[in-house]
Formats: sequence, structure tokens, C-alpha cells
Amino acid sequence: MSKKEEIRVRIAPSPTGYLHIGTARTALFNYLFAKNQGGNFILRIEDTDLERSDEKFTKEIIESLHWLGIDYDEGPDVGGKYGPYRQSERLETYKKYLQQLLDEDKAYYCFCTEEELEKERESMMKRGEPPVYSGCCANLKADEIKKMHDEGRKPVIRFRMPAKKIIFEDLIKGKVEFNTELIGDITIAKNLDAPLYNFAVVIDDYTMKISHVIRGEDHISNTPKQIAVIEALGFGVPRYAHIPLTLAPDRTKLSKRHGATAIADYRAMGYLPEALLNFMAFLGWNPKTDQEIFSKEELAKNFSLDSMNTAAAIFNIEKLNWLNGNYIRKKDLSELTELCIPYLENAGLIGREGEGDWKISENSSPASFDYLKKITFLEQERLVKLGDLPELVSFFFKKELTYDKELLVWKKMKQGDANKNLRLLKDFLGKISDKNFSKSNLEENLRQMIAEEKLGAGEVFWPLRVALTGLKASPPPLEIAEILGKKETLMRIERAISLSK
RNA sequence: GGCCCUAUCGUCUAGUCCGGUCUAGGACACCACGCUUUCAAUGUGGUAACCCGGGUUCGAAUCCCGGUGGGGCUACCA
Repeated sequence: MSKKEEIRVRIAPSPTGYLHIGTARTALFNYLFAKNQGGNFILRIEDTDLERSDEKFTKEIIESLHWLGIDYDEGPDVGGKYGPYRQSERLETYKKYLQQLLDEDKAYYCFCTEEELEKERESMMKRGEPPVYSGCCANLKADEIKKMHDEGRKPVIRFRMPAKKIIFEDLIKGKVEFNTELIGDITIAKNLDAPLYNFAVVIDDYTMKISHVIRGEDHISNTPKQIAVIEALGFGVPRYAHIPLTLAPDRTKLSKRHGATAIADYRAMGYLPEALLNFMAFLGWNPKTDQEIFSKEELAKNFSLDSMNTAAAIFNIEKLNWLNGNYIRKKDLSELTELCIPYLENAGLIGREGEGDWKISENSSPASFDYLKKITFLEQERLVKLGDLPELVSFFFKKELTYDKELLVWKKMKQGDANKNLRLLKDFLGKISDKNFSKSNLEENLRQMIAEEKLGAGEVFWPLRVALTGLKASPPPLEIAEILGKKETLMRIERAISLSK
């Protein structure tokens, strides 16, 4: 009886930029698979490219993953028994295996320059041949190698690619077959202390006991290279699952020119992690039911690689927006308010000194959490993303509203009626006491007044709404009036009256 | 150029493995209507797809072959 296989998967980003939406999605699928299978999920930082890697990106990747709630069991910041989890800290291990390959003549030093190689490739492509390394350094004699070294030429280490067919059964794509003769002897290290990707992954996945390699489809053509190295070293081959890529609306690779690509950007715009998770999971996977809203836990429970799609999906922000609005509407109000406050602060609408209460920036009057909560509540059902809030509610924080007086006139109304009805409102609301200035009480009384005066509701509500907000579209006026309070409400009406004279 | 992956509404997709129940289902977006002072939310309804060409079969979105389209890789990046 064979020992039950331990499921271990990993995400291996290179810290050369912020956590990309595509990398995050790959991380999600790895996470979901691990959770579903009761396995472990590992974060490994692939920073072998010293020139492009930066520790600040490592930090950012960790932060974004954490924000999304894609938790890993082992990683550079949490440790684990297969560490270290940064490739730059694993150089000794790579060196050992590199030396082994060299000793066994499964790898060799290559002295060709980059320029020579590039020329070679170009002319091969021109001739319609596959651009494969010619192997001119493959059989150098010991004295030739010494001479090159003495001349100060810096060699790279090449892997002697055995000529054969490499076939693997991809968990998503099915059987995939490559002919290694079309690949040639690949470079696996710049030198003994500088391994390259296709070599380093093999060593890491082996030493970290990775059972399933779940990664983007862009790695499918790297797989035969890695399998060849695995076989040369006598390691076991992990299972592979290549997930389809996500593309921009123009069907090309998702890049900066399409707008936001980093998870941090989406966070900044006010997308909720649960919405982003739900959305990313549905790009390539679906539960085969009509359910659209899935929590992280539900996703993990239902996830399977078998139900992954095979074709690339387009990143369509409309659906993300819909999902985000959905999650916002379901959010607990206090929590939502907490989340919204930084956006209000950033927009300069409110501010605070130290741990004190917030103040409205324009007039320094207090803006308590409760007050902000009421405002948030008003917009909860119309908010698409948190970042939209300041613009929607800025009228609450303005000393004086600027709007066109024409706006005060409802479409079914005559010019002068706006002014008349605003006066009516001023008198009417002026008689209601401060403590009765609540939405429900206001509504009841006002409706009655409207009926008595034989007015249309719109003839009163519209001008009122504009007087209070200065906007074409906003939440209902009485809810706003309640939050603004009697004094401020009347001031805004008076201003509208003088404006519409 | 070579190699590899891929193909259902505008988009995400169900259906494809095991042909008939598919006059192709759901969701987003869009349109219309209802509710309504506006916006939103919500309810109801609607527009909209099997890439093309051959074949196999009584019957093909589904199987086979050939095109075409899209994507990826082709580094001393990962």
C-alpha cells in the first residue's frame, strides 16, 4: 500500500513588481486547491534575478496576499520546515545540484556571448528553423575551457538536453507533448552562484516537496524543460495543472496600459477583498450551478481542478463592479463606515488630529462616527466601490453648494413654481421642532401637506432635493434633511430661494 | 517563422467526456415596463451565441478531419 500523498502547492512570484491580478488569481487557485484537499499552500519568493528584484515588492506581495485573505502555511514571513523561502537564501542548495550536473557531464560551460547567440537565433528564424542553441560549446576539451577561463571569458552553465519526447498529463489541459530537439540545451545558471528560473524551480519544488504545480498557462512551454532537468537529477515529477490566463478586453495580455493591474490598485479604488476573490475565482472556474456569490470558504469547499476552464478569460470589470456592490450592500454598516472613512479623509472632506473625533474640513464642525455612519448608510445601496463615496456625499461637507438654478425646476414644473414651493417648504419645515426632524415624521407631515396643497410629490421633493444636495441624482431628500438637521436644512432652502428668484 | 494551448450571447459561463430531453440555460452589461421626486436598489419581460468548411450518423454545440481566429512561449526574466 502506498503512503498517502501529501498535497503541497505553492505560488512563486518574483518580486519585480506589485502583486499582479493574474498572480493573485493563480495564488487563489492554489489556495483553494490546498484547502479543498487538506493540503499546504506555500509562498516562495523567486528573487534569483537580483537586478530586477526588490525587497519592497516582496513586502507588498505579502501585504496584498494578506489583505485578500489568501493565507499560506509556509513562507518567508511565517517560516516552515522547508525554508528558507527566498531563492536568494537558497544558493548553496542550487550550487550543490549544479555541481552534480556538471560532474556528471549533464551540464557544461558555454562561452558564447549574448550577441553571438542572438545572431544565431535570428538567422535560424529567418530560415524558418526553430531557434535552438547550436551546441558549439557542448564538447569543449578541458584545455579549451581552461584557455577561455584564462582569457577572462565568463561562461554560463547549460543543460545537456536529451533528445526525446516529453509527455505529461496536465490536470487541466490533458496530454501535452513536446519534442526536446526543438528546445535545445537551455541555460540553467549564469554561474554556480546564480541559478536561473528553469533550474531553480526544479530544485525548490523538489526540496520543498511540492506535489502539484498549479501555475499560469504561460509556463506550459517551460514544463518540458523542467521535466528534463528533474529526470537528469533523478527527482520525482510533480503533477502539473496549467490554468488559462486572464486577458484584457482587447484580448491581449493584461498590462498597465489597460489600467489597474495590481491588487493594491483595486484595494485603493475601494474593491472589497471578498468581491475580488469571488470574481477572480469565476474567471476560469465555475460551480456549475446558478449560484454567483461565493464566500472564500464556499469556494474552497466546491473547488476542483476538473471544473477549470481551458480557454483564457477576459477581465471584465463590469461584473466585478456588480459583485462589489453586492458585497457592499451586505456589509455590516459599522464595518462599512470604518472602511469608508479613509476615503473621506483622503478626499479632504474630513480630517482629524490624533485620535480625536473627525471634523468637517471646511468648517471644523464635528463629524462623529455616528454621523458618518448615517451618511454611509444613505449610500450603501448605491455604492459600487468605496472610492466612489466622497464624490457622492461631498454635499454634506460643503459650506455652500454650487449648482445651476435651473436644476431646481422639476421637469413637470413651471419656472416660478420651484421658488414658490421652496418658500412653502421653508415655512412648513420651520414649524417642525428639532427633535421631530426625522425622516419618518417629516415624510408623514409633508405628504399630508402636499395632498392639501394639491401638489405633485415631485414638485416639492425635487426642488428640496436639489436645494439640499445641488445634484441631479442623490438619495431621497428627507433622509438627507434628517442628517443635516433643521438649521442646516433651512439654510440650504433659503439659499435656493434666493438663487431661484 | 517554429512549437504549444485554445474556440458557445458584447463579457463570465452551463451543456461537450457518455451525440437526441438544446426552438442552447444562468449571470454581468444593455433595452423596456413596474415601483418612484431624482439616482440607486428591487420585480417582470426582452435583445443577444454554438468560428468556418467538409465528413460520420436517422440525428452533431457535442465525434473525426481540414482551415481560420485568439493566446502563450521561443532570454545570461520569471
